[in-house]
Parts: sequence; C-alpha cells; structure tokens
Amino acid sequence: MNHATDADEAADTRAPTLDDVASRAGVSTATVSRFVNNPSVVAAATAERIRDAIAATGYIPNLLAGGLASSKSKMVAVLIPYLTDSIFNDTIQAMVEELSAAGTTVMLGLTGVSESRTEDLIRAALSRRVDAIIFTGPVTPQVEQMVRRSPALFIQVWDLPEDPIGIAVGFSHEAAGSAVARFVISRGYRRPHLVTAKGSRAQMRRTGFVGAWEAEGSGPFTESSVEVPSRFGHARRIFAEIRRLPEMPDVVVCGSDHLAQGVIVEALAAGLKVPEDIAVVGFGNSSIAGEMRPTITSVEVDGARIAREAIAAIRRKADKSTPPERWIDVGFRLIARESA
Amino acid sequence: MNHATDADEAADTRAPTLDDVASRAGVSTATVSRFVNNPSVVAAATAERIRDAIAATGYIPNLLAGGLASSKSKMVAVLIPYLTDSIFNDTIQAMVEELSAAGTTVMLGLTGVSESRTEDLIRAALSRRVDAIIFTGPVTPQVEQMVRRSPALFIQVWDLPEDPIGIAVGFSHEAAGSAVARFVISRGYRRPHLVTAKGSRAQMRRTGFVGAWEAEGSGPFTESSVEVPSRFGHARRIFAEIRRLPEMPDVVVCGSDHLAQGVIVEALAAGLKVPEDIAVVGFGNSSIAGEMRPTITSVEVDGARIAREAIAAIRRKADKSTPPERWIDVGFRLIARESA
DNA sequence: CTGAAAGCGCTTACAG
DNA sequence: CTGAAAGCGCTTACAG
Repeated sequence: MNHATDADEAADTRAPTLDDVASRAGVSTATVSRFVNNPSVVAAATAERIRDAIAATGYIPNLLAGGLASSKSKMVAVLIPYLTDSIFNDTIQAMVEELSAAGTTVMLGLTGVSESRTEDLIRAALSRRVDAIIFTGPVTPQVEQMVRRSPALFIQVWDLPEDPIGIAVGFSHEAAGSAVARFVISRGYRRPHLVTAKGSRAQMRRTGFVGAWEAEGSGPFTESSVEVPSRFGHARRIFAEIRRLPEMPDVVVCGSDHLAQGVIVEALAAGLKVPEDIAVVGFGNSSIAGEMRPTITSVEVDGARIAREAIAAIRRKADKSTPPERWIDVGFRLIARESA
Repeated sequence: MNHATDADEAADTRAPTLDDVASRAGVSTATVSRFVNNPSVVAAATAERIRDAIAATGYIPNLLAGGLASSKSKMVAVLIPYLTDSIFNDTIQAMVEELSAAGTTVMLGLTGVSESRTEDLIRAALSRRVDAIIFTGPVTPQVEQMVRRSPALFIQVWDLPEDPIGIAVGFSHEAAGSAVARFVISRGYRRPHLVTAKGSRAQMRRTGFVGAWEAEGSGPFTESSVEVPSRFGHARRIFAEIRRLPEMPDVVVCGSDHLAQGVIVEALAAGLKVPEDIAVVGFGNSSIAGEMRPTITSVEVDGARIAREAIAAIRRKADKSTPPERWIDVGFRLIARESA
C-alpha cells in the first residue's frame, strides 16, 4: 500500500473525491461532475476554479461510481482466441489503440478454443456492464442468450455471419477464397495444395477456393489441415506431407502468412526455389509478408478500418442516432508479390 | 439495443438485480451477496434457493456497484508498448490467461513509445480503481507520482529496476547480455556484430555483453541499432550494413528472435550458410526460435513464471499477508541451437 | 449556468 | 447463519 507522502492537502490516506474538489472550488458536486464530463457547459470562471481544485487535490474520477450512476461504463470488451501468432494481431492492435484514443477502456479476454472460457469472459464483460463486446469467435447458444438479454452492443468482427446478434464488421471469407483461386488460375498454376486451419472461417475460405477452382474445371488439388492457432512451426510437417505427394504441387495456398513463411523456409531449406519450383500464397498481409524473402503474395484485410467501423458503431449507439447497419463489409485485397 | 425476448420473468427491460434474486429466494440482499462472493458461508438449504433464483432470473452481478461498495475492483491493468512483433507476447499471453483464470478482469493498454499516452492509460487504470498495474516501460515522474498516491499495486515486469515503486518481477538484462557474450566466446567466435534496439533494456543487455566481451580482452566488435519495436523487416537494412563492413562478422547477436529470423533469411538469400559462414543469436525464445531452419540459439525468459509471480503478489496484497518482496528474479536460460 | 437531492446496485460492520 | 441499514462516489432530471 502506497501512501501519499507529499500530499499538499490534509494528510488523509483516502483518494480525493468529487466532494473534496467541489468544496475546495466552492461549487456543488453537480457542477464539478459536469465540468469533468463536458467542460463547455460550465461558466469559464467556474471552470477555472474547478480546474485548479482538481490540480491541487490530484483528483482522479472514480469510474466505478460514475459508471454505476450513469449506466455507461465507457469500457469495451475485446475477445479474441490468442495473442500470439494470431492473424488478428494487426486488427487488435488498431482496435485497442483507437478505443483508447477515444477514451474507452479495453477489457481483453483470450478465449482460446474453449467454449466455457468464452462464456466466462462474456459473463465477466457483462458484469462490468461494458458498452460493447467485440467478438471474433463462433457464438454458442449460451453466449447468444446472455448477450441478447444485455444492453451491450455485440460486434462480431473479421467475419460476416448470416444473422449477426448485433452487428458484424468484416468481409466474406468465401469471396476471399474464390479470389485466391482465380489469382492462382490466372497465374497459370495447375496443382494447388491447400493448407487449411480447423477454424470455421478458414473452412469458409477453403469452400470459396474450391468452388471457384472447380467452376473453372481446373483439375485436381491436394490439401492438408493444421490446428489453430496456425503457426510458423506447423510448416515443417506440412512440407513433409507435400514431399510425400505422388506429384508435387506448383503452389501452396496457406491460411496465414506465418504458415506461408514457414513453408517458404522449408522449401528453401530443401533446396527448392520459390516461386520457380513451388509458389506460396499467404493470408492476412501481416508485416512479414512484405518483408520476407521472397516477399509473400497475400490477402490484405484492413484491420484499422474494422477497428474504426466498430468504434463508429459504438458511438452511434451511444448517441442513440441512426441505428447501425447490421453488416459492414470492409472487403479485402489480394496483393501479388514475389512468392506466387 | 437488444431486448430480452424470451424472458421467463416479468418482461421488464432492465437487468435483474440482487434485490430481484433476494426477493425471489426469500432472503435478504446481504445473504445473496454473501452467496455470490463466498458460497460456503451460507447454509446449504439457503444456497440452494439462491442458486435457483439466480438461474431463474439470469442474474449477472454488477461489478461496478460491487467494486464501488467494496473498493476492490478485481481488475488489473496490463500496460505494454505493442501487441505486434513484441518480445513480450508470450509473457502477456500467459499473464492474461492466468489473470482471467483467477477471475480477474484484464484492462489492456498499449503505451507505444509515447509518455503522454502512458500517463493517460495510468490515469484510466486508476479511474477504474484497478487492484494492480502491470507495467513494462520506463517510469516518468508523472507516472510515479500518480501511482504512489494510489493504493494500486504497481508491478514492473520483465526487468529489475534499482528502486521499484512497488515490486519488480523480471531478470537482469545486463546478466543476460554477459551470458550471451560468454557463450559467443566459448563457441570461439571472434568478431561479433551486435544489433541493439533503442529501448533501455536492450541497452542494458548491450552493456552486459560489451562488459563481458572486453573483460576477456576479446578484440573489436561492430554494431547496428534498430528502432523499437524491432521487427523481422529491419533485418534487411541490418544485413546490408553488415555486408558493407570491411570485415564480415562471424556472429550476429540480435535483440529479438524476429530480428534473428530476418537476419537468417537475408543471409540465406545472399547464399551464405548459417552458422558456417555467419552465426546468429536471438533473444526471447519465442516459438519461432525452435521452429526456424536453422533453429535459433536464444535466451529463454519464463514468461508464464513472470505472470504467476505477479499474480501471486497481487493475491498476497489482497490477503494483507506477508508483504511481497520488492524484487523477484525469474532468471533466464541460454538455449544453444543450430544457428550459433 | 448552477444546486439540492434522489438514486445507481452493491458490500459490510453490527447486531442478533 | 442471517437481516436491517448505512454508505461507496458518482450522475442527472428537476427546479431555479
């Protein structure tokens, strides 16, 4: 327990409250509260006195009390599966930065792949009366029920589910998969090998890829699957599987840039040239995609835009203005680089 | 705004409170509160009735109110510079998981390298009356003052500063640097090239390295520096600098595994063999270190242990039991692999 | 532009 | 083991 050793006020140990500021400034607590939340509504001279009193006391508002009284917590929960090796990393980074800049506190929850952990985190978020929950996983009936009963805005990001509980900000994974297939075809590759993670979205991209591939009547393809989170290190096994194939693929389509990076490293270690002997496509356009040698062809998703749209939706809801649309499609962009 | 469409109770829109549960269970709110916070103190029969009432109403405690009344928020702030490409990633992952498992909510703040952002985040944390702040950056006088006046436990992790404000859980970066130097010497390398990030801890490791290196009278070395956060992509420039050196180094000592990975990729792309032509040492032992080809010699820091020690300190403080020691040294371990 | 006062939903001595 | 009641520190109609 730290004590205020250099308090220039009465040497009490408890934190200064609105009351302390109010009496020091010679105004009511209501006025101080107004000043703190919306400085422009108090007279300039009053504001001046309050500002001084706050500085003198070192007052820091108690948002537990404020949230209880106003039933606005100014807190948003961000729930993602993992922090490490995650394809969401850039999106989450942008999300947390933008939320903080907007004066919102971020509660971070790591769901892993466990449904019970997800439910605990949702419950914790609702206990804090968060203004919104930003969610990236599959929604269980339990979760749906809890969330529907609460006033928190439920924002599913990175994806566009058919029937979002609140709103969804993301893109069509199936369309992204098709786009990759068309790219692969346009470059003249004939024997793709798909590496698909076991998550539902990766499966949707696979569906999109396969649909577009077969629509062109483009012959057979092979595939492997990896556990989530898909990591660099999975590449070793994947590459071994590829080598055992009766016929080598000419392009490996990976579910993440880390995986793509791993496959490239393995291929080079085996003495192959990328893309001449074997091409590689990633997903997510993480920073390494543009920095690897060779640079990695990937699908860019604008994580910062997802973050901004989510935040705009939260704001609109707080303002009680136009109800947000249910789906916000931020699209994606295939970036062709050296690896394919 | 979602409404409870399938409420099996009176169809009011507001969330059920302790009062609702209490009257339904035929007990006082005090008893329900006790049950929620410490089930074992209420009689079994009473507990049963309360449990049913909670289930029937879908009650979720309001921790804003609870925290205000008890002045325990059960929330901990975790403040780190970045989420992406961060050397702390494994530690943070472990930290968040362990805190959540202990029923504590994690407030995440990204400080970047901005002092004003750091101060805003500390202020936000104190506004929420967090039980503890887990911090990884340099402490400004402003931050120190705010923190000293608050009852929150201030935990500096990843490092062992001389005079921690609260407690510190980490290891000696200088000792780690020396250990790397001794390793490099023991392997017979003669011309190291250091790549040091501009952060203070990286500088401490550099100091440790240089001290041990020169103590052995081991000749000259060269060096480069990189911006923080140090990333895979910095390697390209670093490698170009190395190639311009009058004499090639025989080992490159990097400030992070990502950087080491990048240097290896560049070296291989230039037709060099690692470690035969040029060896590489990383730092942090992130998952890629063991998965890269060649696998990367690195310094392991037990992030999960840092997390557990920090959490144990928070618990001890809450229990008002033995005051925690000021420094907890979790050490480090050099892991020799293929790259050096 | 400002104040008096009720109320937000809990916790916790105190008493029994 | 349980209850009545005060109090945590704010916000916000309402009135002026």
